[in-house]
Amino acid sequence: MTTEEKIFNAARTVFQKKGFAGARMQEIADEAGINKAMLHYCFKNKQLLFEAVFMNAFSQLAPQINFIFNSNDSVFEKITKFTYDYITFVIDNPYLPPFVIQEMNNNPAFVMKFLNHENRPNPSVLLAQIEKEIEAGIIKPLNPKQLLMDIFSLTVFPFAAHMMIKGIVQISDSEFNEMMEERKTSIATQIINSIKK
Amino acid sequence: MTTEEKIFNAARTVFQKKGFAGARMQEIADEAGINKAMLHYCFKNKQLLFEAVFMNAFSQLAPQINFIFNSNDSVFEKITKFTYDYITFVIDNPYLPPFVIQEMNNNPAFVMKFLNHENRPNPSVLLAQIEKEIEAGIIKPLNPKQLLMDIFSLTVFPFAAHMMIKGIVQISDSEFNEMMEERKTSIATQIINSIKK
DNA sequence: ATCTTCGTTAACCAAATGGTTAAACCATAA
DNA sequence: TTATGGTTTAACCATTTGGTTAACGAAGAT
Repeated sequence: MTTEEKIFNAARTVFQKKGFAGARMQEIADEAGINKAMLHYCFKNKQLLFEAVFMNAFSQLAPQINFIFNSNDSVFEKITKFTYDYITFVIDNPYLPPFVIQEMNNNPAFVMKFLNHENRPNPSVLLAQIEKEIEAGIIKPLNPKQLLMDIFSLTVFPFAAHMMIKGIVQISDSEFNEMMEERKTSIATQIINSIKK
Repeated sequence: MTTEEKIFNAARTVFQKKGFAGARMQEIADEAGINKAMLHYCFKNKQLLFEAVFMNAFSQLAPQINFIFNSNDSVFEKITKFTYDYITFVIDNPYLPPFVIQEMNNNPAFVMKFLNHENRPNPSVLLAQIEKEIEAGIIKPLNPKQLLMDIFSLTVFPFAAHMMIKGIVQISDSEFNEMMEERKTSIATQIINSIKK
């Protein structure tokens, strides 16, 4: 593993645990097991190091989002595959959703920066497809964007608000993981059931 | 408005915009229009000032959560009232969900602190009620905690991930608000539809 | 062999930041 | 009038923090 990779991994760990403002360059250096000056040698400054980590995190999430948007499946199939694949992925990377959501909320200027990014998810194809299937009588009349919001909400929220849910609903880590396993399939069933004509 | 109130309001504004780590005592003082020393005179230190703000924020959210948990309504009525009341409240306080979720994720030790708090939401009543209505054949067999998660997800997530959704789904503030207005009633209909026998 | 470049470090620096202090201010009661 | 108590401020302080500098060493290049 190159030094740059060591730094990047350490930065990812620290940023995802503490956020941009809470992260300390020294802590990242310690985590990477190198001198603090190396951070600046490799990544110039805190902002650029953070952007590298954030963009990478978002780039990991984006493909799964774009998959649902742009394949040739039916809407029902897309929902089924997306929820399954997304939850599977996020179980292995549970820190990603809170991190991305937090920093996007805290850094509105930052949001703009990657709306032009190549990996930017673009839902227009799926939204049009939903409207078509509504007209075809496959799906009940509804606002396609609301459906999109429902899919994201049911899929991502438990991970985004992990600590809050653990605190309120009082579930252990193992029970949480069991529930997420169940949601891999149950969410799609539930959504499709409620929108099919 | 007393000085303490001025400080508290300013602290709420700054903490909710920047989070604990990103907030600066000087910025809070400026926002309150008073000298920085007053912060420490009134609230001792940053941590205590933050805890005051956080507890207040959570105390505002908790009653609505507890309402659904402990009233005498049927599960369907509870869901209907909760989603409507909660979204209504959060439209007027859209900064609360991201703030609470973010700080609970960042401060796991802090979570413990108010799990003993009097205002702590306790879902045991509702969870038992859901099980009873399942046995009574009113609700399809399901894991009550999953249902709770669905309700929270569909209600809170759009606010928690406001910026992310705005960026991905590409909606304006006014369209977002219109959609939230619609969700006040549509979420309950949808959930009830998918769980009623 | 020596020069150059890249990776790496210890030591250092200026600015920012949370927090303190001592004095001034001001209402009110003796 | 003046003593008294809480309130408020300007100035200050210690530490932390992001960032810089100069030197060092290894590996190729000349």
